Amino acid sequence: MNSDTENYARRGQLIEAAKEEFLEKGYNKASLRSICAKANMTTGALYFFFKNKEDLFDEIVSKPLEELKAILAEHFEEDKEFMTKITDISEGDIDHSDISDKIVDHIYSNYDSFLLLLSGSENTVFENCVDEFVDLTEKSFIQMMDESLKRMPGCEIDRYMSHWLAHITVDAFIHEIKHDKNVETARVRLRNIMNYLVHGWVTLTIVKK
Amino acid sequence: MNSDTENYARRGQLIEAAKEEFLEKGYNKASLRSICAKANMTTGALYFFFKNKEDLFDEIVSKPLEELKAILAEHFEEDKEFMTKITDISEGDIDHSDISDKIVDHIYSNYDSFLLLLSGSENTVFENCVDEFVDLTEKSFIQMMDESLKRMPGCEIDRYMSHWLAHITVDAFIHEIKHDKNVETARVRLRNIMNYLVHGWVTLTIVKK
Amino acid sequence: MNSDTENYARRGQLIEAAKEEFLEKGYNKASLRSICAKANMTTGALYFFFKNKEDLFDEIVSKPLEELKAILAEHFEEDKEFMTKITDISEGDIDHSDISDKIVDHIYSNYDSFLLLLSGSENTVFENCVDEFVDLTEKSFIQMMDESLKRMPGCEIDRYMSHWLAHITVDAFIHEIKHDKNVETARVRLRNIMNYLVHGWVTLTIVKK
Amino acid sequence: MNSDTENYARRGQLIEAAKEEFLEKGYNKASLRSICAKANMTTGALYFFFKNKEDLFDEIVSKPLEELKAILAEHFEEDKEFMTKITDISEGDIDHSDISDKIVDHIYSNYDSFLLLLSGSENTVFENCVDEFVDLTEKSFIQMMDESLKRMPGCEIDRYMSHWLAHITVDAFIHEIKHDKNVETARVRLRNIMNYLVHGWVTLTIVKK
DNA sequence: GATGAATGAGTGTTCATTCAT
DNA sequence: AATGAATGAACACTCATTCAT
Repeated sequence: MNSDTENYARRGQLIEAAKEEFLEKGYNKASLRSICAKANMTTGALYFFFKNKEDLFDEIVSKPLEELKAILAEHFEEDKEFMTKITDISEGDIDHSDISDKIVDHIYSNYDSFLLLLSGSENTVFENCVDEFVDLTEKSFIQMMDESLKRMPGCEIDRYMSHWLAHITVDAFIHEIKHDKNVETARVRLRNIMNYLVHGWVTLTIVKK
Repeated sequence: MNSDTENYARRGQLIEAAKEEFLEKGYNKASLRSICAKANMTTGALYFFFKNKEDLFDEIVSKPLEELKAILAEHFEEDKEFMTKITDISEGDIDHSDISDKIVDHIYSNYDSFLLLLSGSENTVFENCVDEFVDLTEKSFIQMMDESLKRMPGCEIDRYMSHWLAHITVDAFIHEIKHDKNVETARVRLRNIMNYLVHGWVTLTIVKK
Repeated sequence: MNSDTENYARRGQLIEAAKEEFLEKGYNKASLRSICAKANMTTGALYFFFKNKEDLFDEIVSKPLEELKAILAEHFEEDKEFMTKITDISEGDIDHSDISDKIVDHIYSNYDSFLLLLSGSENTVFENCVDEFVDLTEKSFIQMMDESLKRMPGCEIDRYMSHWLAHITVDAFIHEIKHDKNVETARVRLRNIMNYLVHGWVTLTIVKK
Repeated sequence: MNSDTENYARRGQLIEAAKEEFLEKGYNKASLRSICAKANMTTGALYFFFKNKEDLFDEIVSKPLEELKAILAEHFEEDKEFMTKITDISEGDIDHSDISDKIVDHIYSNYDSFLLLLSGSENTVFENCVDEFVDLTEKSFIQMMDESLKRMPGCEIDRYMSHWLAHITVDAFIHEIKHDKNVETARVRLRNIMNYLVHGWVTLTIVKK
């Protein structure tokens, strides 16, 4: 028990040191030597706790990332169900405040991890994680529109625009996290931005065939 | 003449090889040895043509970048003059098609250079070049609004939103270049997007004090 | 214990190899590759024990040098106190045998280090260490003469000559170390030389204004 | 004729540029590229005028050095003849002013060359040229004393001391050239120093068997 | 569990020299 | 007589990773 606790503590030191180093230098330029030194550990010790450099990075960013994915998946599922119940998209304007707040809260609860993911994950399996969110967002949108499009003959979705708007949507969160550390401010701003983007979804993505 | 052509060719080979390597791996991870090998040259030869790694990168991206800056500077100057002549912003809606096309054309004429600048310039003097364009764009916008704001007492500009919109504006071009190699398509799309963004400038950035 | 001894031994091998290489080629031309090869080590291993090339050099010469400085500082302090007690410089001729012996003993106890310092420290922080000793020596002399000069109106010190004599004094030790490995012989010779130099201090450095 | 003159001029430019570079960086660290650039020449051109790096260095220092050797050789020859004519060394005190002045004048007429020889000739065939002068000086002294020693039974020369004094003698010139650019001052100082050194020759080098 | 020593391939850069033209 | 392009080995230094202890 005692040694378990100790190990846990040492592992934690390593993770904290790694966060610091990765945030400062990015994945590529971060030095394991330097991380171990910061954590008052030898280089060899690191390899007891983690498989390699990427595994250490993974440890920091993986869980918060998966959780965010789960939050989104759940939301998209709800949206899907919602869409089957309504008959017209303009009828009940979708309120994004709820999901927007949830995302903001989660990101800001794992501030360092997401900053790392967004700015320092080059040469990592996570380097394209933003793209994944963009894809998820776009798919969700398209799925939501499909029902409505049935009632709009002669119209289709411009995939470039839907992709760009998904990109902008995700990017708004990234921009926020990079420019403001205060979660309250972030919430308000992102609600406004999400509302503005709704216009985009309607005016830019739905085009005549 | 013959040897001039040859020299020019070898230098060109080097630049082409460098483009390839830099695009593939980014500035940091690109290896001069690898570049020289691709260009069928020894490492020493590179240093006859270029001062160092950064100079080689510079050779690829610097000129197109400076030209783009010049195009923007000229445009912003025209905008400034234009604003002094009109009395109301809504009166003559600004047409962005012209500048948008110019930018697109220039970027697509130097496709690789801009791709490099945007994706692989970390640890280079160019690593913040996007920020520079965002700043330029925002300044230009604020300058354009200043006159109108005088006739809108009780209103001011939300600097976060103006910054974000400038960011989105610049990002739209970046997104385009990364997703589509066809200049014609790019022109059309960006005109549409620019028009959509005008709404943003008005609805998001002008707020009550 | 065993591994401690081994580690110590490997570090020692490196230092010995470095001494050899530095003595043979000087700091600049010495090759770390060559040093590591001599010590049956890879180049990377060196960087476990030492920060860089200069740190390795430092390890060899720094301690003996600092110790010599301390010996001199102590001696000069004693001289200073001594001078305040006597009334005439010719009255009690200063005996340099003691300090001369101390210096010789210290240098010969760290023979290689001083040889290195004197002949192979170009491009090192130590490259001007001889000048430092010359300055120290000259300052000490001038300080010693100041009291006597008060009783010799119309006289002053010729700074060029005092500097040259300080230079010769220091140089005598250097010359000795470079030409004779036997400490006993060195002691006797340097006593004689120091005595001869005393004449110089009196006849060359004190001049009429 | 014309092209000969041109070549001569280009060669001269190269030598001047080389002097500058060698003086600044020493032989080892001097870069032929840099020298050629200073002389507005291509690297290849240098190899038309000079065999290699050392040959270029040679060109700068060799002639003045040989001339100095000739001056000394002549002087030592005169001394030798002089010694055979006198019966006692104390009888006619040797006046060193003449030779000292000659040496000083020659050195100061080729200031840069000698500075180079003394400070920047490491890794050159000239790196030990000082030793040669010391040897010459010592030999000359011993030769001068031999006659006198015949009349001083039981006495011999202490070779260490004679060597050291020769070293000091030569070093006095070196010290002077490094510390003073004015030839007049140099002349006066070196006469004084030479006189002081005569004492050394007598008191330190002649010892009882 | 953890150490610390060691690896070995890798980095950008410099250099005197060569040689076809 | 001179160019300028090219060589290729050398340099100090860094790194993630390994492994006997």
